Amino acid sequence: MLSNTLSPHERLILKLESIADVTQSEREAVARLPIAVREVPQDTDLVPEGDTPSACCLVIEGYACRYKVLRDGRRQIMAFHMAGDVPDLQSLHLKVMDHSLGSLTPMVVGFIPHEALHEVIRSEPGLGSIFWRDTLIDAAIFREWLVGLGRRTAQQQLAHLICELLVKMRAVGLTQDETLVLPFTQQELGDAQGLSAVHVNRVLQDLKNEGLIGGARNTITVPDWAKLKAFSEFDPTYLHVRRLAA
Amino acid sequence: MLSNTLSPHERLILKLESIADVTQSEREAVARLPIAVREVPQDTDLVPEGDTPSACCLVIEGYACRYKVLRDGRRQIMAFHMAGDVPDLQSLHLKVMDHSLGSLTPMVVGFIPHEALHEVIRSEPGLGSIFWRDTLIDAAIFREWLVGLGRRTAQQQLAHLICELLVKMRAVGLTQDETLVLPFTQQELGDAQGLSAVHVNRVLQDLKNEGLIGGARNTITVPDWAKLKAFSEFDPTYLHVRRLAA
DNA sequence: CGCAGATTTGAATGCAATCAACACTGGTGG
DNA sequence: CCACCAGTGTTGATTGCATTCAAATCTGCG
Repeated sequence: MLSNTLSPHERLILKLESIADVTQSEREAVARLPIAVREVPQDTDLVPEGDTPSACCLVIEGYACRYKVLRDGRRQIMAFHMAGDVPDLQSLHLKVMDHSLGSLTPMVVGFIPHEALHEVIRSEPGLGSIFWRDTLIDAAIFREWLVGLGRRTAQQQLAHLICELLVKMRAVGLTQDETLVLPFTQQELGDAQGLSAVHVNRVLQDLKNEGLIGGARNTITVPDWAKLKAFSEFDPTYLHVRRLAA
Repeated sequence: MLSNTLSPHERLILKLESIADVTQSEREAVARLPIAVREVPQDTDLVPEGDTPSACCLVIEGYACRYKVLRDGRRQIMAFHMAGDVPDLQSLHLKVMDHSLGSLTPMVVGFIPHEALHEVIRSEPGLGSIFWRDTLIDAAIFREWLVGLGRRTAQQQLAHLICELLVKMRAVGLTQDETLVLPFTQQELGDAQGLSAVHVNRVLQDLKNEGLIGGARNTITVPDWAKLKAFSEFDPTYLHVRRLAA
């Protein structure tokens, strides 16, 4: 599988290139970043709420999410993260974590000390802009999720999420065709969309019955991209990816 | 009224000081920023979705919101902004607006050219970090709203928003006591919380009956801050303000 | 095989939307 | 000055989407 052939640094560079132009010297500076690679089992916190981390966490393999739990135990997932993402980049300038970062699957992650990031940004200010841009895109995705949670039907919302994940995965080469492997349980999808697992299940069936999606198990296929896009009112502008496929 | 005695630059500096330490030379650099002041009537777009602005917009007086409208006309408000905020700071690094910025009240705003901002950040990198931090706090607020929309009851959600607004207003001196003037209609509150205006009305009455809030007209008072905080599970950490009152 | 976690299905409940009036408010023009 | 009017707020009745509870499959794995 192609994804495994990339080094941590290559993964990060590929991600950055998916959202911005990266100069040769910036690429080299990133390649020199110290990255401490670690394996992490499924369903464990990479960075818990309340923590004051001194390093940022690069996703190398597997999937992570950012979430909060309420007092009654209910959970809200605020973001999914895939290879190349640095989910807690915000900790560079927000000392204390106001949410948790956890693994959804077994993962390989790399920790990059804040110090090293500050330094590379000082020497390559353009990289600072790119990292800043990355956090701004995260924020844009939060906004889009707000629209979904607030105003879209569960069907549209779920379809919209599938569109988003597909575009993001394609942007960093995690999938080539119209197939995406959903590494999340229906419970996790529900926690992200403010729905119960039961309802997620029914909604997925609706979408399949409408021919909007196909696939079985944790694989989803998109037989008609234009149709799914139209149904969910998906407009990829908010992802601000550099080159959009289709 | 105290709020009117501050110049645009003073407003901006006050805001930045509410979220970070600002050095003397940074303060002076901000004070030299060119700001083109303009009055804007109620309910008009400051920056429409799809635009590619070349300046950022500083709120000097009045209230603004960021929003998207769906095809069927329903609207989702994603953020409220008050004096001192720069709601479209993200346009520094995201060329195209993926949402609209509009006035909720008559406003006085100031436009600061991107060029000038880039320049001041180049000469005072610490300011770059503060502006970056500001956008990160915006993102943290989006995340908190996601929790509200996804997992909180309408009552908790509305109470939580009141807590948030109160803390933000106090941080920049827009209110001293436990009273806040809500410059929004119930329809607008609903658009922010994913609720219908009718339901917002009933929920507000619930909160009043429970003694969680008081006030009439568009004024809301908080008779018992601790009680409201507990009810809405409000934890101000996510606002990352420098010094919290109470 | 047996088990735990995940998915699926059904039935009942409940929260919030919608629809429809009506009351209140502030501003405008006759 | 007052009547009118549009926008906002309030109330009631009905509908519907999604939750909850419960139980029955299905799946992968030790």
